Formats: sequence, structure tokens, C-alpha cells
Amino acid sequence: MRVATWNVNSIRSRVARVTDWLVREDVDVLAMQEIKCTEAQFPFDAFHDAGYEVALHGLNQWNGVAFASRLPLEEVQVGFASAPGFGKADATGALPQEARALGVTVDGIRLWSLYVPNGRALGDPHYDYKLEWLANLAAEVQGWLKQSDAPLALMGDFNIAPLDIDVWDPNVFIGSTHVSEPEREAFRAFEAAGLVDVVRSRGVDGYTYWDYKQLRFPRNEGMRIDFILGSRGFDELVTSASIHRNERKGDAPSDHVPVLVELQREAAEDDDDRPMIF
DNA sequence: ATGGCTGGATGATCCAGA
Repeated sequence: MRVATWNVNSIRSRVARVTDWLVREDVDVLAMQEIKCTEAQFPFDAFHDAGYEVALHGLNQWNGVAFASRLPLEEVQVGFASAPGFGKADATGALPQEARALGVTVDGIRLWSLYVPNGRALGDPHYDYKLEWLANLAAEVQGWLKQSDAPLALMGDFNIAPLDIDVWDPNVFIGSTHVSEPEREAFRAFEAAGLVDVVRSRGVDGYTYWDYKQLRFPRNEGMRIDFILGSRGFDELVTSASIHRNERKGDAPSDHVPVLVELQREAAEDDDDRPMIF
């Protein structure tokens, strides 16, 4: 099974690129971020025509997460219970929830499509929101791993460059979001909870994002901020991993590229393939 | 000059992205 994540930066302006890539790369399950639309606006037909069903969480023109899959999408969960909100409090004092997390189960594997808040600037309320969102999610992950032995992966745009090598020039980012120690500590909390970066651990190098401005892509001045973090059970299934840098080329690309892993079939399925003995 | 794109919503500019 081939599973990928991609911040598509508006699915409506990228639908042909995305479905073409899915078919060309024989992808079974794609986690998308920044679809930037509601369910009523989502281009379902293009995905159905390509052989994919879709589950999504989109509230407005901002954020938005989704899955496209050739296999049945089960146990769809919108958001996570402890996710903080952001914005203007309503009459009860509650902050609006944003569309940043979607969980599904595919063939017994628990997958999350995540769009971590940007943070905007150190000290900005959005930065505090980012850290709280990450801390609460890490606590949820600990619970999920205790509750279930099913392989689990967090996939998406984490908006954190965990290591200095994940940006082209650390000096440019001094005092910026994405590289601050609290953000990196928040990222390490997922590893402490038992998840592993299943792409980096297989020796795959390269950035996953290049700003549209300032010739960042031609200069290869990018950032590695999109990840697939798997539980031990998920990690054991991964047979290969890749970052699809070519998707930053050509007409109207997203500023992010897909990250893909291939999973071997689980042992239980292999049993089904044994010759029947009468 | 501290920018330089791009997308979405609203209606020539704003917000947001990282």
C-alpha cells in the first residue's frame, strides 16, 4: 500500500495536478492539507473519476484537511477532543475550532492528516496556539497508542523544521517561527511518545517546501516541514520512502511537495495469500 | 526598498502563508 501526504495549497486550483500524480504514482491513500474549501466546494468528481473516495474537514477558505483513498475510509474522526480553538470567543467564551486534523482508518491502519498552525511570529497569539495545539495532540497520541495496537501515523504539514539541516540557512531563521526551541521541543514530544520519522530514518534527504517568493525553488532554498511520523508497528511496515521534489516544478505547483511511503502488507494478509490446502 | 509569490474573498485591496 502506497500512502502519501501533501499540502496542496488549495485543492480547487490544483485538482488536476493532484489526481494526475495519484494515478501516475499508484498512490492508494493521500492525506491532504490546506485544501482551502468547504465540503460543498470540494471537487469530488475528479477524485471519483480517478478511483478515489474522499473524506474531508473544511470549514471555510482557510486550512482544511482531507483524505483521498482507493480503499475504504473507516472510523472518520474530525479533529481531536483536546484541540484548542483560535480567534474571537463566542458568547460562551469558546474559541472557534479550525479545520486542521482528520483521522481515518484504512485497512487496519490509523492515519491522521494534520495541518499544524503556522505560528506567524514568536510571541504572537498564534504561536502560543501552535504550541498548545501540538502539546495537546502529543497527549492524545499517547492515549491512542495505549488504547490500540493498530499501526498509526501522523502525516502532514507540521510547520516545524526539527533540525538545522531542515532549512537552507539557519542564520536566516534566527528569531523566526518553525525553528524555535519550543517548537522543536514540541516536535520531539511525538518522538518521545513513540513515533519515528519513517522517511528521514530511511535516509531520504531533501526539503518539502519552497517559498513562492525570491526564487527559493530555483536556488533550492527550502525547508523540511512535512512529515510522516509512525508508530513502531507502522514503521515496521515501511519498505521505502520518497520526497517528490518534481511536483514543485511546472505550471501552478503547490509550494509543498508530496511525501510518500510504501507499506508491505501485514502478516495477517499474507496468511490469506497462502495456497489453500484441502 | 527588509519586498520580490500565490490563493481566496471581496470588489483594488486585504489576510494568510512559513
